[in-house]
Amino acid sequence: MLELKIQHILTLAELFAKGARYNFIPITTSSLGKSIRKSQQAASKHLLELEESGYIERLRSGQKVSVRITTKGHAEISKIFSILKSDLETSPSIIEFKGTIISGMGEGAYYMSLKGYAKQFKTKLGYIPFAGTLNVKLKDKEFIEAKRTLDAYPGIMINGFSDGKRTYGWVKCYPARVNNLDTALILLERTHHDDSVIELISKDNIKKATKLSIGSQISIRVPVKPIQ
Amino acid sequence: MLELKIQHILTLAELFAKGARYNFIPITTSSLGKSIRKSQQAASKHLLELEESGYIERLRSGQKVSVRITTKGHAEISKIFSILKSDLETSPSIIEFKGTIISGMGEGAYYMSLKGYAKQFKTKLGYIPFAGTLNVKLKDKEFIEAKRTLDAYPGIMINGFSDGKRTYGWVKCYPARVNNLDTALILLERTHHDDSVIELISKDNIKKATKLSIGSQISIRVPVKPIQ
DNA sequence: ATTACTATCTCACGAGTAC
DNA sequence: TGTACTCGTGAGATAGTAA
Repeated sequence: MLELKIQHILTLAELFAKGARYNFIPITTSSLGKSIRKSQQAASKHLLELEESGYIERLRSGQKVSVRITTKGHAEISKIFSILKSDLETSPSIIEFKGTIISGMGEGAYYMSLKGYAKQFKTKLGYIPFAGTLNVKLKDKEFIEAKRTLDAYPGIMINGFSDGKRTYGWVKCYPARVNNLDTALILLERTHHDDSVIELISKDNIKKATKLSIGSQISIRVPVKPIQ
Repeated sequence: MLELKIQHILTLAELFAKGARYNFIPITTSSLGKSIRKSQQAASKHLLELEESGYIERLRSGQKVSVRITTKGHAEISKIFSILKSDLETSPSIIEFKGTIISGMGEGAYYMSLKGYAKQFKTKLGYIPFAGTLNVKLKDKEFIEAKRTLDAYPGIMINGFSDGKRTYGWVKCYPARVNNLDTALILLERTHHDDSVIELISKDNIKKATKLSIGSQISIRVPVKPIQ
């Protein structure tokens, strides 16, 4: 089958824009060349080739030439367009992390239960997290990179506070799914973990609810808003 | 400005489809090559160039390489896509005829008033046409071609009939706009006009309603349903 | 002014292959 | 298995120009 050449896409699209689908539109190769940012000669060749392939028809009345897109031409560019469309639209807006559950340091439970955090969790997340965080060692450096990417997105901000003795840093929360459980991936202003570890909180005990244990492989899916 | 090369469109779209917008996706140049129907070498070059232009990032862990689309890459393909989209969508689904009003042969009035036609006009068009058709001499052969195109579309069919003495052919009607007046372009099974003349009917006297007269330039716009 | 030919150049692609 | 180099070929672009 004679496929539409990739370099003809913009030319055919330009003809569409000029209304050439249902009417013969008068056009010169030099004006078309400008529109597609190519030379007059290139435009001329495009028209010749599109005509040869049966994607357009041309009609000349002396000097001026009119162009119309055929049904075949319409079908062909629609095909390309729908391929692009489905490629772009099926792209999930999810950042995924994969890693292994490791034992927590026990510190998570302590911090989560502090009133300065708990009150904010209740109002901003809608629940007070189970006492204890789930620590996940990321599997690969692509996920460490993904963590940086996620950090650039706005999350639910839990502000830091002071209890008079010491100060506690902020916590940024990103609603996430682990298996079918709603959780939140948290990024901490201060942490003793290295870059390759992330922490999760949830209303319930994540390990129990998901039947996962230390050493289990885990996949965490964080939905993000596509830009624009 | 570094523009996305046209031949990289499908490659970038393919990466999108694989979910490389928000995550580093492991990919081999040979599998990518197959997906875009090019060689492994071509795929490799595409990735190198896309990376060089800042449309993708790559991350290697020993053997395997992961790819992610950058914000810039996303913006660029979105731009191309929206150009195509607007080109296709702004394309009007209208067939336009331009010509000059000529004097009718007086026959139109006679035929339109025949009961065999009038009854059908009333039920199928919703009105009995003004007695008399408006004849338009098409300006250029592109419009004669457009007439053939229109003929391929289904119109409102007024069937032929016989009054015992003679038979009358069918009439195909296409709702059309002349200035701001609702009219119908009619194609006749039998006509004494040549190809370059079309006829219009309307509820009212078209010449009066549009303040046009013999010799006036006229533009007739017939909406058609886009294929699919 | 047009369109489109010929010549020329660039560069996209694939074959072969190093690593 | 991988990626990506070099190199040869030819498609696609522009310049110049004829009609």
